[in-house]
Amino acid sequence: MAIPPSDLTGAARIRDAALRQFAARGVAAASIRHVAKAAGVSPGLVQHHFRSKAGLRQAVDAFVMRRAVESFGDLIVEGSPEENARKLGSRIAAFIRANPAVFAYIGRSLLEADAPGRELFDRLLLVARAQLDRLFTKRLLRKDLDLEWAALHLILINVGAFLLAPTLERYLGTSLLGGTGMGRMEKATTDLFLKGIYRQRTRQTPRR
Amino acid sequence: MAIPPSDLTGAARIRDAALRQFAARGVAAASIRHVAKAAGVSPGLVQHHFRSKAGLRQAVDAFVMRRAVESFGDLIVEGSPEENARKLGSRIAAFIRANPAVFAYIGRSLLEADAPGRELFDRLLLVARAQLDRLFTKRLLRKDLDLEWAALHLILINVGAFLLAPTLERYLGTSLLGGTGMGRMEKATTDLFLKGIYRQRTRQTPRR
DNA sequence: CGGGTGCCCATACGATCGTATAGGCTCCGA
DNA sequence: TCGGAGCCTATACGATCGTATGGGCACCCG
Repeated sequence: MAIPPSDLTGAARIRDAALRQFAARGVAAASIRHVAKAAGVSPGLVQHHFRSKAGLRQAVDAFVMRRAVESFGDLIVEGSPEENARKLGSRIAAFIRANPAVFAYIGRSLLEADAPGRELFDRLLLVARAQLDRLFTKRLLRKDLDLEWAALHLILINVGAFLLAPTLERYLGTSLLGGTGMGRMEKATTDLFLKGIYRQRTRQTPRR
Repeated sequence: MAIPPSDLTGAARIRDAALRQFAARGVAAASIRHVAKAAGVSPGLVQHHFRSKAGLRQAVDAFVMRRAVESFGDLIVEGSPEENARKLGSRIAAFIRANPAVFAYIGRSLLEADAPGRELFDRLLLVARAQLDRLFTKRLLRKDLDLEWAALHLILINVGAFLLAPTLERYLGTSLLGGTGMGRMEKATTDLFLKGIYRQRTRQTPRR
């Protein structure tokens, strides 16, 4: 019912509203009527521009993927592990801050293990794997690291946090996106990938 | 349509079927009719035993919570960080192996940020936090560790993996529950919490 | 032997979903 | 000027949802 900003075309307003509704409720639970009301248009217009709900989702997926690749396509792989960890962490944090709805939608989309969700996951994972592979060839990562699972861990922690955002925020007492909340998550996650959670071992690495 | 094992009461069969359906499709998407068909009974019987869908979910939640507390209530906090990490990892892995549907349902329930989901999350987090607090007072964890986020990381990685299980399995090429798949996840996750993903620092940070 | 108490099923009702279809308004080029 | 194209709305249809209701069958206690 809110009067939408009119500097966007109807199709764009619908697409943005759909992104937010899909992210908040899940694709299945967000009806075309919900999206239309959020966009301030009639349900029929959604069909007119996107033919069907599947078509609407395709448009949202394309928009999301565009945002993702332009944000993570050019990561740097120089410097120490610490530098890289913090750069990667801050890049992710910046992306989330700039596109919270996009990020939340990615999580939702991964949940629905249908064809569009799988494709989005594949392309995201490709980005993560490429970055890890570059770091590995530069010998910045643990020699015994399971690269495939490391990529999954990266996605799980970051995406998972925003999948469970409403629940986490109630627990943490602050918004995940708020100034302190985001910085705290960024630091905790970076430290996890950098140092684990246990006390640093003192001298040599004990082979188990 | 599958003939159900008749050594369980109708109510128990319905409860088990609901657990699996909720975990697989999400609570909202799993209809009473789906549950009834999976349990091999009529939709009316679901109402008879549980009054409403909310009542059915309450029964499932109670069952899940019972399983969770009896599996994680008595964790040990002695020995080295390595020992503790491996014990915690193997305990989680064993639980997942024994109750995959229960674990998957936990993830789904956390997604729906309604009252039942929040309560389940609260009680799970309490278990994780208590364990981490005990480890911390024993000085087994990093002094600068963010305990609240560490608990979240534990839940995010393990629960997240099974939320995205269908997607991950397609990527990994093996079942998450299969012998090799589960062991590999267990090792990768334990190592992450123990060592992070980057190369161990030697005496100085290697330049480039 | 008779009546009640669980367990179970079948049917119906209103709401909401995705989708199809038809019509109205504005604006621009021949 | 006038007709078609693009944007938008309104209405209708079938499917499926959660839920309410009533009836049938087995078993048990008096």
